[in-house]
Amino acid sequence: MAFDRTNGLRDNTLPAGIDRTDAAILGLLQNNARLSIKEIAAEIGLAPSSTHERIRRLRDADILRGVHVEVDPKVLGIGLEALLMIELSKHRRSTVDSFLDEVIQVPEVRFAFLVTGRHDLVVHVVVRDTQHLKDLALDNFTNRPGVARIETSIIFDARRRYELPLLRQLG
Amino acid sequence: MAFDRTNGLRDNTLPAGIDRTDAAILGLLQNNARLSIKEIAAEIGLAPSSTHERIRRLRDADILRGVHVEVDPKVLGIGLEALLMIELSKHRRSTVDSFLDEVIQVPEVRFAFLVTGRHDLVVHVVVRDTQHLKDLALDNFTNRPGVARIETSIIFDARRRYELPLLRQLG
DNA sequence: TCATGATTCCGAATGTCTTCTGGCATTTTT
DNA sequence: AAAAATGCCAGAAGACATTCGGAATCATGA
Repeated sequence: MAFDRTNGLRDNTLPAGIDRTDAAILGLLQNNARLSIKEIAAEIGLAPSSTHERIRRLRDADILRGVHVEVDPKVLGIGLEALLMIELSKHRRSTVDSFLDEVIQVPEVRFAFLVTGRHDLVVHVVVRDTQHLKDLALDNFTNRPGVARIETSIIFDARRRYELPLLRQLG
Repeated sequence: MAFDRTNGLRDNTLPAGIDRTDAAILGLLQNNARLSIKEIAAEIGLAPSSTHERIRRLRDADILRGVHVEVDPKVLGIGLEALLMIELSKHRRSTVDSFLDEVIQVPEVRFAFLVTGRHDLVVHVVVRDTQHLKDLALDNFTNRPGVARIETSIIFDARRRYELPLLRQLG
């Protein structure tokens, strides 16, 4: 019997099929999702109806996914952000998925990454202040079964990019 | 002369001034920015015109900020994500701001955090594959003046929350 | 308590945008 | 070459966002 060289990653959904124009639409919408179809159409040199049809197709194909607003954290009482670098105990490593699911339920958590390297998890949290950070770390993480160790990194500054790079040749 | 107890953080913009209804609107829009004003109005029990006026005010006050779509990374040829944990050399620590500005220009970078602790920067990158990751790390980071050391953490899995917690009493 | 002013809300009117339809041109398939 | 499929456009119809005047509510102070 031969090896399965697809390695379980085969995907029958034919994920290709976006062209240069689609890529331009995606770029615009990643940077500003409030652009009207008319504005996008003008930018890419297509009629609004054609532009609309393309966007509808991108949505149907689940290439265009959720849309989210950013909110000023200060207004909500958020004065501090941090990364929690978590190391799991050995017995917990088998059920990492459910651990991620639990962690992401905590309201103060923005994202949780399961990673290789020195740590197992990197978790971004938003809190009121250092007191709140201490309570959150102790109550929701250090104390949690399966957590072996935590390193806390306060975030002093942050920059973001909203547009993903295009790393693929287009037909 | 007395100490300045504001610690340089004073803010004359009176950031308060959102009520329970505003918070509900922010919550809905963080989870789904494509909701129509009509839908939001129905959800919070207000007339569309009133809802619209509130959203306009939140935007004018810069409480509601950018809106961004998520795009399926696979379609763009992204097959791998990683965190780069960067340690800066001593002389570079004075010009950390410009370093952040430079890093965020790299198309493969999604965010860059300046942090305390073992590392100085945590940078989220998206790449095609491990080969691309190697090239990116060497060409754009290890080789960059001011970078003392890099630790690479491959991201195996990720979860996100889009709604910030409400950590403040509302008037 | 009452008057006053400010705030918040509503319903209706308006203007704009999204969405749908049909048809044309181009390309691909057979 | 005929047929089918694709991508585009213009125009129409409908839904929506936006604006406005006025009513209702709330806060303030006499």
